[in-house]
Amino acid sequence: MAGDKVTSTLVARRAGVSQSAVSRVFTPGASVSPKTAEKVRKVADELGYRPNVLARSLITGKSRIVGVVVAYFENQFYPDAVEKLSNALQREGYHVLIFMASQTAGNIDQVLGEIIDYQVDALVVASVAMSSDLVERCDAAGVPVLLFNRIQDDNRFSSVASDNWSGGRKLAEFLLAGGHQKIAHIAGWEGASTQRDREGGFLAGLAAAGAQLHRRTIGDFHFEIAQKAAREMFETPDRPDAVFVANDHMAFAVMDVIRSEFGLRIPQDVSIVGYDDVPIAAWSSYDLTTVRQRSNTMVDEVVSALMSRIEDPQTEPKQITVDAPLIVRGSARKPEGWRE
Amino acid sequence: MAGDKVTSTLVARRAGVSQSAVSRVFTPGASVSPKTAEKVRKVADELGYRPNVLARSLITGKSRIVGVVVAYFENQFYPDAVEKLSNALQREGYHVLIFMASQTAGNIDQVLGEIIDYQVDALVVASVAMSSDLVERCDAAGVPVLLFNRIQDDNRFSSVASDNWSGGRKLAEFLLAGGHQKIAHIAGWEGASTQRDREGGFLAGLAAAGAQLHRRTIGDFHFEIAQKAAREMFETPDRPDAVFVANDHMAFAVMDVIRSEFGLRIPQDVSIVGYDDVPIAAWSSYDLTTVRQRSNTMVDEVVSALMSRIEDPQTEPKQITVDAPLIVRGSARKPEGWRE
DNA sequence: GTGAAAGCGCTAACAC
DNA sequence: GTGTTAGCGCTTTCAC
Repeated sequence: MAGDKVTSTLVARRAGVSQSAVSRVFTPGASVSPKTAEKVRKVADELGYRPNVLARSLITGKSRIVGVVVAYFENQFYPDAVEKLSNALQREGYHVLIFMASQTAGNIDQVLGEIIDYQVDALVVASVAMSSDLVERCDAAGVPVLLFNRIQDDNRFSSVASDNWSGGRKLAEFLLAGGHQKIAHIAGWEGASTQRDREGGFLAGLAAAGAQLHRRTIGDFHFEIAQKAAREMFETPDRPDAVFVANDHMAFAVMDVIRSEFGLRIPQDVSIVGYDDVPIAAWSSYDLTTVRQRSNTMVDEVVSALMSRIEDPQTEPKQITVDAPLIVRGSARKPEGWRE
Repeated sequence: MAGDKVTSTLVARRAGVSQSAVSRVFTPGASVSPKTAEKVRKVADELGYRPNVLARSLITGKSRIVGVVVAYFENQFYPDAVEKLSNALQREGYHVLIFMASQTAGNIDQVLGEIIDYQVDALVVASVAMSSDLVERCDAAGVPVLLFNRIQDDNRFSSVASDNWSGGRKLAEFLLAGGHQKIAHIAGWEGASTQRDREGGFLAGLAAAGAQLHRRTIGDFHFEIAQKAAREMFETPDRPDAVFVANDHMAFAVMDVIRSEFGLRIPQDVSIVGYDDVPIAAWSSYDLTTVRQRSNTMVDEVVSALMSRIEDPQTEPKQITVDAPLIVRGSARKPEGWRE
């Protein structure tokens, strides 16, 4: 429409200055005289010129793109976190190149490779395991990797997670204080560090009071599998009086099954507690007692860790743990004398 | 670690071939002898060479990046759609650069500009209005724009939306057939074409039966505002016996308020219908009768429209409407003799 | 089929 | 403060 590609060369010619002058006008810290700047700006506006970020990146070696790998959006915790992360990064002048790892279970490495090919300045990996092969590639490419909501025994990457162990323990203590006798657990995917830690803390909490797990089934962090796990658990006569479900998303599935298929009341007949404190947990249909993953704080930590590693690649990766408070609502019987 | 940047030049030198040869090996349709290819591949693997996508884009003019603008992820419809879109695009060798438009209400244009600067091959705009200024910029830059779940009276962009008008009408007919007398509506954001069309169809459906709206409040598509809208609607003595809430997300808020704050039963005391059929609508706590936006189909349409416009920029933008079936569940009283 | 050369749009030294 | 020059890593004619 308005002719062909508008490049800095064209703007320079039209404004009667050099290409570098144009470049400097569009480079934050550069020194240009107000006069030149004005001339250039005028022509640029007329022509609708905007610097080509890709060309710039080729030189500077910085793309201002952060790659984000996330398994799925089914569990509200993730879209929520991604939204916050994206917003925070935008504020810093970065953008998010997203990669959904759900479908491509097998060849995560391949497509993760693709994302690195975009010369991303950093990679945030949420709840997905990275092969050590890939870690090496990132390392070689100088791309800092940050694990979000996961911990991996490899200090080559930073990580931000909540204190899952303590969270689990708080839940056990709360349930015990509430006088529950038959405490069960519906686990998530057992390969996840979050699962391991939450359950570890929970069991430690039980053990400290001389209690132990009544039953245990596996929900794999998925809604439908959690439904099955709940059915399996409640079909037997000796049903639990409290269940710690490894995340809120599964807890909703479990609550629905317990109420609609088994006709039990929550918390009168069974107490349910979850983990994450996603927005839905506060909805009155669930009113779920849970442990909060403070996603705002976690995202802030991610951004600051990212920024410092991008600015100074020498920065050592660090493992950050955010505290996880117990959020008491109505889905679990409260200890006697409990007050808000 | 493994020395410095691994470029095609380096690989070429090590393999004893020209840079062009290396390039050809990594270009799908190019002609290279198996011998050369093998030599190059070997060296490339050793060195961990991968073509720099940015440099390639600079030449080809194609970044294989699709920009996606989305207002917020609070309403599950969006993360769900983005996940599907991202997956579909990945399959086509594209990646998604995401931009959350929630926080930056005012300066959407500015940041949308930023996203264009990345030389995206196309732009998918979900539920966000575009200024005509921006449209022009995209047009000039040759970036095809596709509106997702919105319609705008400007045939310069393609759009994919569901048949909101018919969907609204179906809901009215269903409620009427169910014998409801006082039918109310809780609207979403009035600037949205989806709101306009859904309500338009709904009112037309009522009118066709000689009925009219009992009451109307506004929820703006947000959970909390919808709660207020519900309170406002049910505080008065003359409460409705059925409510069409403009989307599922708000419907959940409304149902919760009606049940927990007003002690009413659904559907015995009040029928509720929504719109979208997000996954949560099927959860037994809500079991919501709604109209399905067939997100899989919508995403397929988006991808095919995008691909054809990217491949041939001459392709005329087209407006696609996907049919929207009524999904009958338990949140609204059914017509007599109704069978699944 | 292959290499040499040109150049995508831009930034970064370097002189002036 | 500004222009000149070189070159980021790659693809693409164009001869051979």
